[in-house]
Amino acid sequence: MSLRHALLGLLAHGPASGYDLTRAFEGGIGQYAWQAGHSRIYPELGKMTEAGLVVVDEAGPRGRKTYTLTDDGRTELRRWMLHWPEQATVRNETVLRMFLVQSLEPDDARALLEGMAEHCARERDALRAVMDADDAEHRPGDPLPFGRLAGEYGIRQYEAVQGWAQWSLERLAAGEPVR
Amino acid sequence: MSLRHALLGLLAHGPASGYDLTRAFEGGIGQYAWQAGHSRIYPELGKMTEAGLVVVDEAGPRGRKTYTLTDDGRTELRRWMLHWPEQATVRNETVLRMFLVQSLEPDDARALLEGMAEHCARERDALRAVMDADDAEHRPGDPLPFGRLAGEYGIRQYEAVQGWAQWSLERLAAGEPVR
DNA sequence: CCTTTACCTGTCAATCTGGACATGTCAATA
DNA sequence: TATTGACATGTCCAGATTGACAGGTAAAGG
Repeated sequence: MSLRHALLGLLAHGPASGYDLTRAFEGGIGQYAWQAGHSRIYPELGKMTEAGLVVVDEAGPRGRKTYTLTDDGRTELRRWMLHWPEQATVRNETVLRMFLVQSLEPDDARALLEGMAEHCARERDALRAVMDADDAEHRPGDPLPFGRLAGEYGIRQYEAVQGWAQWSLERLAAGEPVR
Repeated sequence: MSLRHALLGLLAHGPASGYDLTRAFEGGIGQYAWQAGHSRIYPELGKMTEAGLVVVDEAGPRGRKTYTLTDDGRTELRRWMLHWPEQATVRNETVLRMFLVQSLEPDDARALLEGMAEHCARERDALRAVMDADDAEHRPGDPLPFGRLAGEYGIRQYEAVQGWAQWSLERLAAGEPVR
């Protein structure tokens, strides 16, 4: 049910269409937090309208429908944000590979870990560059591809994984048990 | 299709039953990487048997079926581990909340971030304790609730999120724009 | 011996998801 | 004026996923 809350959260800082929201999921949120395509977003917006969490301003060119958060929607978003469950939904292919490194032969494990460390270093630098560019040319009012907080999280995330991969490589090199 | 690879990976270090695998998902892998219940695991093991990735040793008390990786299974696991796609599947409720902090009123945001920082500190300590206990009383041969590498990742993950939350709180306190 | 507690395997219905299919509009440029 | 590309909304289906339902076995303790 988190797609609903992702949409509520995105709508919290201003009205948007299904199309706008779809593009939002192509950015940071879809890369780090939650993925969704338009084929799931449109039906969900329909259900949310029925549930009274959002309303449609039926206006705009090309049949564009703009959705706005209702008070109920904002309340529900706040409720969800503030009480997190014991066991949160997690599904991450990269972390899954990290957990299964032990299933590889040492040479393969080394290759995988080295690849991961390099990949993280590259992505980290790229993200940093995007954020610095934003800082420079950003005019108040226009939307950021990355929120500041989200970007900072991304950077720390890459650094954590890179650090972990390097630590693991050292363990491997030292011949210590990987299990 | 990652459930399949998770199962292949878990089977890589020795034969196991559907029941064993179900319990494995209740541990670290289910908390940090990928979730699955027995109702999904049993059918998938069936399909994997059909596909020749695993074989069943139909033996054991209480109708227990033990699955063993075939050469094809090991090859497929290696292939999947070593070539990762551009865009990996990601779904993480906690990170989603992190991305949506900006949608809250400052007071609520502060409460959320403080809660997250505390939670991470607690979980980190608990995880460290579990790992130290394992180191102490672990006898070669019996399974670890946490692999060393996985545990280390968990700790670094908690530290990264905690650090991020604290950094965000400082920004918030300084009155800097959160967006 | 009896009862409880794991152990152990499955199915089913409802919902969620991702990719493909389908349709049409507006703006810019060649 | 024709065409392309971005804007914009939707449906459909196969497969994934979850939680509930269902049933049976061995071991251990009282």
